[in-house]
Amino acid sequence: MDKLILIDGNNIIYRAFFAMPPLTNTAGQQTNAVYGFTTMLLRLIEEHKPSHLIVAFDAGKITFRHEGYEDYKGGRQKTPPELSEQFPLLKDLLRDLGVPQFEISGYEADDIIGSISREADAAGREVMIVSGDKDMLQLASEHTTIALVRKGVTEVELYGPQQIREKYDLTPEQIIDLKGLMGDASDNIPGVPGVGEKTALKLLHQFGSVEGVLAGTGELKGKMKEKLEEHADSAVMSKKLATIYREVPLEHAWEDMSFAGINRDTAGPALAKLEFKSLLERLSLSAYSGAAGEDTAVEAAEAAELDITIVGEDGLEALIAALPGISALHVETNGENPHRSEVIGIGLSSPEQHYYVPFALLQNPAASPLRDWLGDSNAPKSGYDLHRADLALHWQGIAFAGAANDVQLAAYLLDPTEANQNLNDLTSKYGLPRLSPDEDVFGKGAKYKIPELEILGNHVARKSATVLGIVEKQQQELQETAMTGLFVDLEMPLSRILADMEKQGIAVNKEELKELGKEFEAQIASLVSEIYEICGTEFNLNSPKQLGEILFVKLGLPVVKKTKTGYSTDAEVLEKLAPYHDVVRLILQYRTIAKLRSTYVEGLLKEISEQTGKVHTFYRQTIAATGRLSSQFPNLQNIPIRLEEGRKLRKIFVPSEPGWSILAADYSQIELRVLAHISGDERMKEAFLEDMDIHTKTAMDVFGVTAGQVDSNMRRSAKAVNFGIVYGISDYGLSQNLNIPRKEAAQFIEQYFEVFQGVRKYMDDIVQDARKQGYVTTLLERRRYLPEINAKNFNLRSFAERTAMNTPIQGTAADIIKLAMVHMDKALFERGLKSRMLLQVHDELVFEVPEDELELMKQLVPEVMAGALKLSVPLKAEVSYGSNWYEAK
DNA sequence: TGGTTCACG
DNA sequence: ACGTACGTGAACCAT
Repeated sequence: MDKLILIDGNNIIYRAFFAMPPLTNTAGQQTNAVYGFTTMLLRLIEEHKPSHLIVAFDAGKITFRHEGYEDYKGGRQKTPPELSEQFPLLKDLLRDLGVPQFEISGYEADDIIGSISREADAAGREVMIVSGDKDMLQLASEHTTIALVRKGVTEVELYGPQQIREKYDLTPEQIIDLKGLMGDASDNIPGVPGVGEKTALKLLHQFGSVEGVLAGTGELKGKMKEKLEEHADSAVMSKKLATIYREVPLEHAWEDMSFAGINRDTAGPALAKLEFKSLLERLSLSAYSGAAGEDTAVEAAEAAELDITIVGEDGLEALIAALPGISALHVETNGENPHRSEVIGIGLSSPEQHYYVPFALLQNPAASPLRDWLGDSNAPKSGYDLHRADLALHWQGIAFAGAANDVQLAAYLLDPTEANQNLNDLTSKYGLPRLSPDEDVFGKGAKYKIPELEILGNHVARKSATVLGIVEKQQQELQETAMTGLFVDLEMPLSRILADMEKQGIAVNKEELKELGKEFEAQIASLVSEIYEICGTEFNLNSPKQLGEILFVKLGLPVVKKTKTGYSTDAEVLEKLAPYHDVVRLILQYRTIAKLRSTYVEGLLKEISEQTGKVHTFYRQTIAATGRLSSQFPNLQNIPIRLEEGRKLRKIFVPSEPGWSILAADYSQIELRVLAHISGDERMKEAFLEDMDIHTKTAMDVFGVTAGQVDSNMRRSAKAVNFGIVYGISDYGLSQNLNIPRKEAAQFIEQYFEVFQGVRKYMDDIVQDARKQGYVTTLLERRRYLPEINAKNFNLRSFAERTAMNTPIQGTAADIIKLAMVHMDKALFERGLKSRMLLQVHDELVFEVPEDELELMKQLVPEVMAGALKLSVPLKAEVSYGSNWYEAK
């Protein structure tokens, strides 16, 4: 079956430009629009496998349309040079991909598309038109679907005549009338002033067309009638402007559009030249990535010259002699969870020589000097993800110490939002020889296989060599961005502390956990049978799709919210439905208990170590864009606390030695204290200086009442506003949270800012700063770039603005607790205490403490936490303890 | 693999 | 008019 895809080139590259962060290749050429365009194009090709395909571009500045109306598109801003530079890149790339492109002098892309689609319609061919321009909807027909691009270029909505009818109750032809009445600011089509989409639709439903409306003004009255009569000419002309011209002369178009798939011979080098690695991988053309331009070819040659020794028993002595010169290593492990992975081997690098030591050899008695070196804190080492290496070695009985420079950690500080800063990504960033991707060397998923020694050894030794190459450049960059202190004094020491906490783990009462599991099981069984009974049918309660079918079709409950794929059935929706039907409460209860069982009971049981009987989480130090930690395998940062049913789970976390206690200390209102400090708002500072309840104080000031007059509702609202402030407030968000009209929320916010003017100034200033500098920082100079702060797209820009407000707050709070952890570790060591730090939960630290240290620790922990960083308001930490984590509340 | 839901700060 | 609160990870379903 023939299938034709027509792409509105100008429109899509425009959208891609504003939607994508400003990527540049190593030559400094911005390539983001080309990249966005290409990802979308490849997706379309993969999904739809078109037999014919073109990208249409506007040609020439003056189109025939100007003859009628010289202001046509006059309102449009000039194309930024960063975008116009990318047109030739895109056109070259399309040529090399083998994608036909049309450009006809005097016509715009939509005219070309309209004309081709007219012919295709006549021939009954399947057509899909891809554009972000709603005007295109006028081309929809039985065989022609419009794919309207949304959300930058990541999503499309498909429109045929049917969907247009559902959405607007109009025919495709009437889309032109719609435009004629409402106009279009971006194309400078005037329409009728005062008529927007709502009014235009109403008129069209009544009269059918622009002409019909103008003829029927007699039936209307008031302002609307005047407006329409006054601007009748404008409406007619606007309709003409909005009409896509469908008579562009085209010859042999069908043959010219035929598309047999990507031309793999020319696509590889072209994508490599643009440095689109992920696209090369997507097309399985990775082989080209190393052979790009001349530069990388030279570097590849250099890489081949590396002096690599694969160490055998007979080579150990030479290696051991060389150890003093070795400063970089790479510990190759398998698996994601470092507590459960095996060490495969180690790469070691000095500037002159590179070694690979298979793990079996490392365990050889003769390798003991090498093991001593690995565990020697006075032998400084650089590496990638040393924290992970430390854990993997630890469980094999090999001590690791002396981590001096973790290039993954440094890369994270230099750009915490850059996902997947794997070693190979860093090679391209720093212009080093590329490594073979791990997936090529080891295979992926079920095909994972350790390759033969020669290949493995070379690969791993190249990794340590790469580390060596990266270190120096990163040190420079850290200096330039004022983050050396953060790296050397905070993040590097912390990574060792985290490893200690993770190795220690937290003890779990397995029997009690199983008991809890049984209780949940029983509750679930009874809920499930009751629910099936009421619904009169059995179905999979865990499937939102099946549940939606039951609730909204079978029981006919009102649809509150939809998701991309169907009905939404989240807790917020179910709460709203609860009054309509008794079963909804039961479903909510089922959800709660089922979550506790599967995630917390079953999930935790699976994570209990056979060796230690404890759970050993893995903190990731390079994930959260704000500087927070995250926790995995299992996640111990989201153990239930808010609802009593779930909170009980905390009883299973117990001290690992008899007679000890669990001690927990958490910061009180750390984020708002940080905000008080960085904004310098006097009123807010006063609240903390006098150690008042901040939400009550906020309510007093915002509502202008005394402490005694603040009721629970006022305090609740004030609390929500305070949260909103921390998140980068919007009236919409607050209205959702408080379940109040948006106007009221906006009023709250305005009143808040009247009172806390320092906070308002901070919010304004930080967004300005972000615009100017392109990034925001925390108190400790942790940095986050916000490339979308200047985006044209409202959503992207708003998101960046909220992030600009939130990140310095959340990030500084993260800095502070990290500092506290470093200080606490030191205090425990210096005082020779047996107490151990076990967990961090963003604003809380959890310890296990022997009886005879309890009194001391109750003093010491909050003192150290409060003293971690001196702010203009006091920091406060509250401590509690008990025989398990539940009791420590 | 992506979407939905829900646990935490 | 636009359509969201900030930051995470895990389980489960559907494809």
